[in-house]
Amino acid sequence: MTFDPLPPAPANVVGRGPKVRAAVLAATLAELGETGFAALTVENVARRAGVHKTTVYRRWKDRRNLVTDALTDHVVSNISIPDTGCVASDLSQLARHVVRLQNSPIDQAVTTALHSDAARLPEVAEIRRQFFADRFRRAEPIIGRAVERGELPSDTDPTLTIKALIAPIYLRILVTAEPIDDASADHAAEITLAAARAGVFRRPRC
Amino acid sequence: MTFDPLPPAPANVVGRGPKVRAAVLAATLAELGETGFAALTVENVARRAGVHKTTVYRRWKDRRNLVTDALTDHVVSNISIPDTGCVASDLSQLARHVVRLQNSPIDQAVTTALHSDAARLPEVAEIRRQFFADRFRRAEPIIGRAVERGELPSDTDPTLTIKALIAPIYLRILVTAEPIDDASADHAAEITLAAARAGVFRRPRC
Amino acid sequence: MTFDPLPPAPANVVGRGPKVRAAVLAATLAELGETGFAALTVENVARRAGVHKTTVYRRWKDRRNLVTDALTDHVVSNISIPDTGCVASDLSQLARHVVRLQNSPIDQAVTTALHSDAARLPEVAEIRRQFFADRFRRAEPIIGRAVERGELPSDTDPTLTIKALIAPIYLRILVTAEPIDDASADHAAEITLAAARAGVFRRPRC
Amino acid sequence: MTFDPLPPAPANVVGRGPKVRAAVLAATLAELGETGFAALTVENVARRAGVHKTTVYRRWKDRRNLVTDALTDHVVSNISIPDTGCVASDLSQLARHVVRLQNSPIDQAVTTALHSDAARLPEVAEIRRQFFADRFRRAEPIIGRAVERGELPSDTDPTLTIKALIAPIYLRILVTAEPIDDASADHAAEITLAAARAGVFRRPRC
DNA sequence: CCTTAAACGAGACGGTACGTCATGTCTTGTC
DNA sequence: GACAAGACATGACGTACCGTCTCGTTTAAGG
Repeated sequence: MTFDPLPPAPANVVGRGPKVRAAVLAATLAELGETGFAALTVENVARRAGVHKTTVYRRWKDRRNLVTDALTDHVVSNISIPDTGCVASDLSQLARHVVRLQNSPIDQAVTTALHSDAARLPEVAEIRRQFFADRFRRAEPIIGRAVERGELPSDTDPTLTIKALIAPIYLRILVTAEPIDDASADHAAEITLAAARAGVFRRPRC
Repeated sequence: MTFDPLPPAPANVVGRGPKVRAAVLAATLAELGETGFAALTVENVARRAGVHKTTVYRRWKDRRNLVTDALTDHVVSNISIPDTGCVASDLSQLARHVVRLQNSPIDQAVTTALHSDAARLPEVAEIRRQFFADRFRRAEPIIGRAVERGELPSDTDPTLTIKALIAPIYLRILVTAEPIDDASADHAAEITLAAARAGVFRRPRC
Repeated sequence: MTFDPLPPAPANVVGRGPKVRAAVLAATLAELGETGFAALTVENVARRAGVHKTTVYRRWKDRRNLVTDALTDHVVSNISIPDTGCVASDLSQLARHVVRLQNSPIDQAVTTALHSDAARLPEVAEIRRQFFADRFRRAEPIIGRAVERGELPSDTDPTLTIKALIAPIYLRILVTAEPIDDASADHAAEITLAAARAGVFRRPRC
Repeated sequence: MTFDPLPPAPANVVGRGPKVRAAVLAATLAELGETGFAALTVENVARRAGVHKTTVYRRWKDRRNLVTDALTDHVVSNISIPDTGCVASDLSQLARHVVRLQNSPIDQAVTTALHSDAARLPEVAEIRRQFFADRFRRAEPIIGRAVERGELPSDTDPTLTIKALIAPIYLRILVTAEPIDDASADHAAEITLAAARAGVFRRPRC
């Protein structure tokens, strides 16, 4: 969920191209954060990017494509998966990592946008889906190793477990609007660990 | 979070007043569900309610007030608190009740709206806050009775516990967009119960 | 080619309607006169009329309709046909009348517009056609009476004669851009009279 | 008012210069004829000339200069002055020549443009003025010879006479939009001759 | 024949105006 | 007196064209 340093180059590279593209996408995310998707205006984005309205429309068909592109660009599930040799630490570390990814204003804006009216756009919904699918998939080894080490019951479902881990965090972000910190992360890890040890996430469940 | 049949009548009662009011608010919720807050249009609401645009503006200052009022009217925390004599059943029942409250299209629309761009309106944020605060407060006795019965550790924090209970449900609603049913509810209850028994929700924590 | 005092009311009569309509049409003609059809801008017309752009578009589909309507409204062939008992005076009077109709800035603007790029619009071309057809038809009696009085050869074609009468005037207006006055009118009348007496306009000709 | 085969070369002669210049000016006149000055776009001209927009702007400062240059290039008063020894024939021949100059689409386009919104450009107005001034000047000998031969009154003003000659033709072109042919030309000549013989064009008049 | 400078193709850009749509205010007539 | 109807100012939408400005790439001399 941070800048992708690799050259994705979905647009042309001539002239001021790349600079304009970056400026407009950054402005879009900033506006998304400040005013939200519903109130986001192409003209404000353009002004903020120091660019003319028609320049935005030259590269993006409409407001929706602009937002979609801005989110796509910044939603990169580069989450790092801990491997401490102890499932309790692993879950805690993972949860803390998720929490930290919400600390920059830009990533807050992205998360908020992904769960706002923008999510009615099929492309945005798909971005969100892939983001979480990727996150669940990458976190699987944590549970796999824990099972191998005998820390968790065999048949413990990795995805169910990770969902349980992030659920309290997203409840605070999206529902109760409480701040999140390492303590919140550890709390979520404890809940998950207790449930996992009790066999709540064993496969037959869905 | 269901239709309130009682006459709240915060507006005038003369003429076609109440009928118009109800029709417009119902139309507002329907539009909220279909198009979302960002794309909600006073003209569409008016058309749907079989009423003229100016009639809407006569009663509500603007689009924001209309939405706020529609949500206020329908967000009524009339959740029923189970008392089965067993905390496992109580949590399961409560979770199932929460799930069922999402079954009507209108309540889905309300929940979606409460967590969409509309939540940037202070009034809507306040509605959401009060709704959940009320829900947590009313559910406290479940935990209290469980502690008294010795089913859960003393010092188990009711609010923390209930938050843990609803977290997986709201993750499915808001994040993963998965359908929710009684199984989801029971799963959430199991997680919570395991964690609670393990003492994860004891007071010192926050 | 002057204001039509009769209530044409092609638009609704509610609200500021008629006032706005008149203001916009007047502004349109003024802009036509100052900048011409090619450079006429709806936004400038609106500003000049003290009205918002969308108000113009509410009543007229586009720039073309606006211009067409403005011209229609003001092109009223209310030319008065002299009857002095002498064809020489009649032609002179008629020519002078035509010249005088070009004296107001507004009528100059209309004439210019009718012979500018605006005439590529089929509606404007039709307005012009009808205007001149009507003028030729109304002037017929002058020639008819002259023939009856024996002042002109029988079989003198009225339309041919009137065309010859106005040709030098319109040459000055449209081609040589010379000012026109009563002397120009009398000159045109003399040419026409000499030719008519010589039998140049007798029917067999076309 | 036809293609000038001489190398005017107001631009450089190196490279593809002359070919491009000719193609663009031809395309400009074609567009002038089809869409008129008001709707003429540089991009359409460029496309039609098989050239890129920037190539047009490299040679002409703007749309106005392009049109001006295209008209200048093609408005060449190469009218041939008849000398048949008889003023009646001379006038008829001259009129027929004027008519024939309107037969090519390109010359029609030029004439239309000269009397359209383009004429608001001072340069275009000047082109028109010079074109007609030149035509009147070159036609003078016709009248001079007629006077010498005693066919017309002494003091017959050549310019007035020629204006009278072309007036009916331009009325058909610009006002009544009727087709013109040799008959129209002869008719104009007859009118003019009758008036001239009657002394209508004697000098004191203006 | 081969280089070399101009002219050209391509297209992004800031800008003006277009014509559309929704907001929220207002007035007029009608039930 | 509340409502329907709808005009209005405002402001954003998304489009087309203007005229300017790089960049590479021909291409037609001139060495």
